[in-house]
Order: sequence, then C-alpha cells, then structure tokens
Amino acid sequence: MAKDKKLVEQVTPMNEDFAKWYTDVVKNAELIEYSGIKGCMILRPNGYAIWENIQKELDRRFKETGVENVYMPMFIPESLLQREKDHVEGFAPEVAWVTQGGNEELAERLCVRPTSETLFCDLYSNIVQSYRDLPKVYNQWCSVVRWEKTTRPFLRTAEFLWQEGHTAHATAEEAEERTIQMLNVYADFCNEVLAIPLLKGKKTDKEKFAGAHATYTIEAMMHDGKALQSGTSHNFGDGFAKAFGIQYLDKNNKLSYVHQTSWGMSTRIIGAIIMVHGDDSGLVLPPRIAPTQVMVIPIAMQKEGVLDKAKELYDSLCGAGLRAKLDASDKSPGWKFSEQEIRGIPARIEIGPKDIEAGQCVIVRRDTREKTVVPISEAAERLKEILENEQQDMYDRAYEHLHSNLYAADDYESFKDIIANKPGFVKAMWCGDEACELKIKEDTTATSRCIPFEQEKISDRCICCNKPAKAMVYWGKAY
RNA sequence: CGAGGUGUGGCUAAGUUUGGUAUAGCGCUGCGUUCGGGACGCAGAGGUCGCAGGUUCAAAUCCUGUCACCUCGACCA
Repeated sequence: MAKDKKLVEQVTPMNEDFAKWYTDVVKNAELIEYSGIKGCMILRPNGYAIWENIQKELDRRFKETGVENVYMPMFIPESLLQREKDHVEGFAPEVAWVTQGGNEELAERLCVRPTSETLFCDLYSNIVQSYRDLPKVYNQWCSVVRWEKTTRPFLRTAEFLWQEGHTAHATAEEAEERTIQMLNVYADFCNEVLAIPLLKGKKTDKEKFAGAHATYTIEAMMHDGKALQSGTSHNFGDGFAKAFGIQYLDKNNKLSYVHQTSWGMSTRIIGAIIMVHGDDSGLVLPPRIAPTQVMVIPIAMQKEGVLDKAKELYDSLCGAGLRAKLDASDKSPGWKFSEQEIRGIPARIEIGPKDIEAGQCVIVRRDTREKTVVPISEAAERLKEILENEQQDMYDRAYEHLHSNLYAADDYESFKDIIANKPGFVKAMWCGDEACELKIKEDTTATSRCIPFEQEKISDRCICCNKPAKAMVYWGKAY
C-alpha cells in the first residue's frame, strides 16, 4: 500500500470542492440522512446528540438569566399571523398552510409556524395586565417550518429545530438590555463551548427581522470565508405590542404598551461547527460539545488480556467524568481510527500488547493527530488536559482564520477586487442608504453582515456612493 | 420561480447512441485467518433499471407524460 494514500477517501478535499466536502462530512459522519421530503433531514444519533448537548448548555445559560420554558401550538390561524404587517409580509412567501382537517375543509386556514411571535403576542395580550406581571421572559424549544426553495443540511432546511425566546418588558431600556444580554449569551456560548469566534453587531434595516425595531447578530466565518449568521436577537420596541394590544397599567395607573424582544439559535449552528472546525479527514468537534470525547481503541484485541485492559481503561475514563466509548468491534484498528476521525471525536486512546507491557497507552488528538504516550494510571487526568488544550487551540485557529481574512477597503475598486478574489469579509464605510447595499449586492453578491459595536473609521465616505459615511460595516458573502 | 444536469441492489457507477439472459467495485451476512493507519480467503443475500402510459415478438435502452433529487441564479435564518 502506498504510503501517501489518503487516510479517508470518502471525503472530497475542501480546496477541491467545499460544498461537496461539506455534504460528504455531513453524510459520512452520519449526522443526518436525507428523508423523502425535500429539505427535510433526518437527524441521526451522531447529529442529534450534538443538538442535545447544545440544548443542555444553552438552556442552562438561559435559566441563569431568568428564562422560563413554555410550549406553544405549532399552528397559527391566518388572521393572527396577519396582525403585524411587516411580519406577515416577511414570512408569507415561505409558510406552509393547513387547509383541511380530516375530511373537512377548515373555515380559516392554519399556518405551520415559521416562528411564533404572533402566538406569544396573543398570549401576552391576555396575561399581562399590570406592571406587576412584567417582565415575561419565555422561551420554547421546538421546530419551525419555512418552505425554502434551496435547501442544504443544517444550513437551510424546510423544517428545523431551534429555540425562540420571547420577552415582554415595561420599558424600552429594559427590552434593549435583554436584547443585548441574550446576544451575549449566544456569543459566550459560541466562544466558550463551540470554540467559534464571532463578529457581533447590528443588522442594517434591509437585513433586520420582519417587524423588528432592531436586530443584533453574531456572524461567524466559515473555512471558505463565507459568513454564517449564527444567532440573532431582536428588539421589537412596542411595534408588536401595538399590533396585538399588549398593554399594562403602570405604577401611575397609566395604560402603556410593553416592549418586546425575541432571540433564536437553530440547528444551523451545527453547520457552523462543521465548517469552522472540520478538515479533510472529516468532522472535528470541540471537546466541550462532543457527545463522545474519547474513543478507546484496543489493538490486537484477540491477544490475551488486551480487551480486559481496554475495558478497565474505559471504565476509569467514564469514572473520571469523561464521555468515553470503547470500540470493541471486529474491524481493523486502521478502520477504527478513520471512523473516530471522520466522526470528529476529539481524541482516541490506542492500547495494545506493547503498551500494556509498558503500563502505558497512547492518546491521539483529533485536530493535530499529535500522539502522547502516558501511563495508564494517569490517562484520565492527562486526557482532560489534552482536551482542554485542544478546545483552546481550536478557538485560536478559528480566531486566526477570522482575523487574517478580514480586510479593509477605502475605495470601491479594491472593495470589489477583494470580494471577488479573496475569501473572507471586508470592512468598509457606509452611508446608511439601502440603495448602496443593493448596488453592492448586485456588483459583488456580498451583503452587509453587521454594523459592529466596535467601530473604526476607515474613511469619511461611503464605499459605494461616496456620500458622507455613517458607519463601518462588515461585508461578505453569506450562506 | 428561471437555466442546466441526474435518476440502474445500501453506496458509486458501466450498460442507453445501434432494443435481445441485469453487470462491476465498495458495503452487507456466515465461517476462518488477521489486528500500531480503512486486512485477507471461501461461501452467500440483495435490483418491478424513479413513476405512468405507448411502440415492439422483445424496452434499462425508442416515444409521450410525470415525479424526485443535484448544481448555478433569484428569495430567505
């Protein structure tokens, strides 16, 4: 066998065809299976377990900020959806409708929720009467349906899993504070748990949520330099409250409208994990989110005592609180290595007759394939250190990638040149006019990703129209 | 929704031009030998050729219709 033979041949190399690489990873890591319905994917155990861990960790962080979980119906009567004009216009092209129940045609058709603002608003209009009823800080974990024309696993599917938080507050200040607070919960979660660095900022009016007063976003850069909007937090002001009549009596016995927020993160974030950390051998999961953190692989396990020792090691890892698995199948070791790698399991431990004789085992990191020989008795502790380093190194590499592909442009020709020829984002000044956004999109296919909180002054003039600039904007091609 | 492309065992394909027994590799099952980077031998299982009509003695192959999926645009988390 040739020495330079690729270890994993099922995965198309990234630089050959990134889109195909992505699909190969998703399929070969057994995250999903296509279903018979266009745009609807089946989440297999490897994929769903990642989502379960995301849920567990995010839900814990939500609850630390006072969030309570609820569950709303999946159907929305058409009349309810129609109540807020911008909202219905934004979502109408992609809602699925139920027109019949059993054999009876419905008097009013029901939409399958594309998002649940209207239901929460309807609820709040009924249960909020006094300032004493505020704030309401509700969240639900559910799936929503959006009839998409072009779909890709995780990134854009007709039905997807997410959480949607919906809050109602007495004052505009409190609503703005909650909006930013939740954006930061998402950002911290991505940084600390998913090892994904981000750009945080505000969406332009063109890109903001239908019906929102302001939308804030976290934008991540994928390996191919494209942007993925990874989580959003919206401040609705009192627009929905006015449309739905959500009023309360304040301390002065004055009738006031509530101020609302909503915020969501979806299974799309799994697409970000894949495209930020993956490599040509497959998926690479950050240790803190990985359903299985280490795979114990016995070598020559038919030999006396090997399997027993491997089981012993596996037990000690589990006992130390690590999420471990033992691969005692009758596949060859090489096959098991590749399998562990394509599934993105952050580490494996090889243990064979030679190791057992020497009282040691071999820890191999997924991201760098670096091997560390450690005494069996210290395996759990050393593995914990290695996983922590791996988590940090993954973040550092992604941070380096993000910032080394972030360019600045102060004239339109160089702006267009960078967008056309270099993967990544460009920061450039903008006049605030939607016409310039549209022109830039037409000329380059790039869109405004966000107006970052940390502003820099690159020039005084809009990159596109040369009128006085209002803000610096990150621009990029997006998923 | 526009423009292209593809549908043949679980997967990847050959066969379609010129109609004539349904093919290969991988995967799967059983037994045995192996085991430090996708091992090997032997024996097996598995396909109404996307679907519906039509032409023909005979259709994966020709004709008509239809559906699904993929890629690129437009639209969107």
